[in-house]
Amino acid sequence: MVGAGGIVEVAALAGVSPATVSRALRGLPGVSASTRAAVRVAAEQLGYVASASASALARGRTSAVGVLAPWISRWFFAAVIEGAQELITSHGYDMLLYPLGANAGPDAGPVDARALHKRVDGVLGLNVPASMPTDSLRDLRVPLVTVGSTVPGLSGVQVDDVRIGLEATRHLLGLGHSRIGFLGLDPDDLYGFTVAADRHRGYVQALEQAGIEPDPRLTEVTGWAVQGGEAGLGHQLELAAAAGRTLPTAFVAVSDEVAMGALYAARCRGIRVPQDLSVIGVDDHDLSYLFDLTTVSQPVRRQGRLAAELLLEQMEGGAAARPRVVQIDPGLVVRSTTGPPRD
Amino acid sequence: MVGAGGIVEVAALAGVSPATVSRALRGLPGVSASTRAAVRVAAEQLGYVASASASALARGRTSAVGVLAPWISRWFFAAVIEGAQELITSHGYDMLLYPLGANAGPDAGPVDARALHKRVDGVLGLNVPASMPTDSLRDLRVPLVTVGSTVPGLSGVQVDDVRIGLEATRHLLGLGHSRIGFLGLDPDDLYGFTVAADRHRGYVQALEQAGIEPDPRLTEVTGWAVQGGEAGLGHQLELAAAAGRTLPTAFVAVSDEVAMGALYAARCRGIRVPQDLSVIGVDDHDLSYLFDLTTVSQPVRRQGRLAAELLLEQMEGGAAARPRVVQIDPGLVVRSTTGPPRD
DNA sequence: CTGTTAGCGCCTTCAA
DNA sequence: TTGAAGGCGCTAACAG
Repeated sequence: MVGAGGIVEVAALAGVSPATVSRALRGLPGVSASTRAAVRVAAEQLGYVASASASALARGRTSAVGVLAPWISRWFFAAVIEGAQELITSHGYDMLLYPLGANAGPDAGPVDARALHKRVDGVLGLNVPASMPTDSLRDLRVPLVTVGSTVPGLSGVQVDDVRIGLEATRHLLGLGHSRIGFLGLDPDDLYGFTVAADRHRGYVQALEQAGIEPDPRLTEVTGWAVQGGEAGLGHQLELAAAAGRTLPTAFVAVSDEVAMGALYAARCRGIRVPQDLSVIGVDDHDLSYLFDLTTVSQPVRRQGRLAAELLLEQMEGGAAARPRVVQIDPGLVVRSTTGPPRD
Repeated sequence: MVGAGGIVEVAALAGVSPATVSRALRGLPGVSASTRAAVRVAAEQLGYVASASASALARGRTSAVGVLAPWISRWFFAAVIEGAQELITSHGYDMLLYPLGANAGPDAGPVDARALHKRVDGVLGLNVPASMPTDSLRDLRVPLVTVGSTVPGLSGVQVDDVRIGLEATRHLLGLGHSRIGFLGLDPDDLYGFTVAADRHRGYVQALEQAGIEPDPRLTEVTGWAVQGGEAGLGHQLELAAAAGRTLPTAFVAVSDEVAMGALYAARCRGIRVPQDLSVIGVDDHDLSYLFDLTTVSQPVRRQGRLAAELLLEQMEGGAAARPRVVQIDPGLVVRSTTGPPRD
């Protein structure tokens, strides 16, 4: 039916008061079975659904969660959101999408935490810049659960990015590589999150533990896009040529996308993988297997789901729910872009 | 500051009435410059932001738009959403994300149009099933703009999918192919949209126009995922082997993702592209160039932006805004997964 | 230009 | 188990 009517129409049709309609439809106790049934019939007949705004205003809760994400066309973020979605919606929350950083348009400032807390009951923050918390986190009066970055005292799903860098590099070391480059520093940490820097730190640690002095010239700033990986490898080739040395025998890429770009650049130049060059990525992107890409995996959709769980816990558990940080272990998916070095 | 106060606190601090605060902050005319400034100062000092729920209730508009999408981790949808996002948010609308179909969870029914119209001022429908309009579109009392499918009488951004299939097939015909397969029928049109069927129709038309009898055995049901393309090509190989004939010399894939899967399957079996097999996709996916994939492009982000424009037009133009359908022309991006047939 | 007066539609006491 | 009354925070119409 039309669905324009309000609670009073339903009440009239069912022959009860609006208060009873409200109780009946929300499944609150203290309504006789027969009354409840009558109300349901009336509501159904009128196509009645409570107005979210009115309900939110009266209850002081919005039944919505906000998702802060820097991009959504980057697979990682889309997959996390998708992972969170089912749980969020099945608990009756709507999902509001807020762009952050790059994707937010030219002059969009940092997210207005004050506006957010009146709009949503909780926030899922994907790679929220490390700088944001200090600025405006205290203004955010609703639970915030982070993914991909951590804020002390808050719930979050975390992978140890240092360890990711470590594992990736160790895999290459284990194959016998010793000249290993890193593709993926974030351009002046543009969005203020430290994922790239942490993975790089793991890379450095692994080398040092193996008694290898990290060579800063082998690290490229690429950002997160495919093109960055492509350009990064290109630049390394130029550097090597100019210095009269050879390319490193292996690269750790900060993400699968960057790795894909590097593989492309290598292929264009006739560099064989893994004979001449090994490349390992991070994420286990849906498309990575197409490249036979070896990668450090993180269960991305599960991170989204877990984050949703933590958020629901905070929103519904109230103060009783202590903040929890869930650590997710990275895995290693060995395919065939990595192998022993030729020399 | 804290940001918990309401409009009355601001009014008190500024020494005016709540109504004036409302007018001043929203930039309505009829407020003296000095008053407006004073109100702004007070609001800033208190960290005041109007409650969206209260405002929505009072005005009868929610300042939100809903986005209906079957997946978001499929690049096409994420890119459309991203394309729409900036315009939507810069006009002061929040974006609500509603999963549809596959992604909505096991038992999620069709979107409840009645619930939607009280929650949002407009809806962006990405590939809304052809069946949905009939069912519940009349209950949706707010403007709906479609992308990827059209509903008579509504605004929408459209690419001619028949033409896409036609162009893709013609490209292959032009190269001299005559045995051309199609990878990409939707499993029993699972989500009820006709994109795949339309592209297939274009494929059939192109063949017929070239005087070639389409062979139904060369069409595979793959769905939209990479894996579908991979399996589809595999199945074609089996069929060919069983029938003692050779594989078609070329395939049209319904999407770049499906094409990627097919390329992978070919590579695994040592089938050379494009010498032994040509493959053309659709979309011009961000990653397609990595595969040197020839594809029929559609400007995806621009479709999102256009859809946002149409929607804003409908929402803000009111009845004055006639529904418009914007046709987007597909392009052809020739890379190197297509070439002349060997025989 | 500004204040006062009523709601917007629902939910939540409190009383019956 | 149900109804009546009031208020959530803001905005719109009408006065002044």
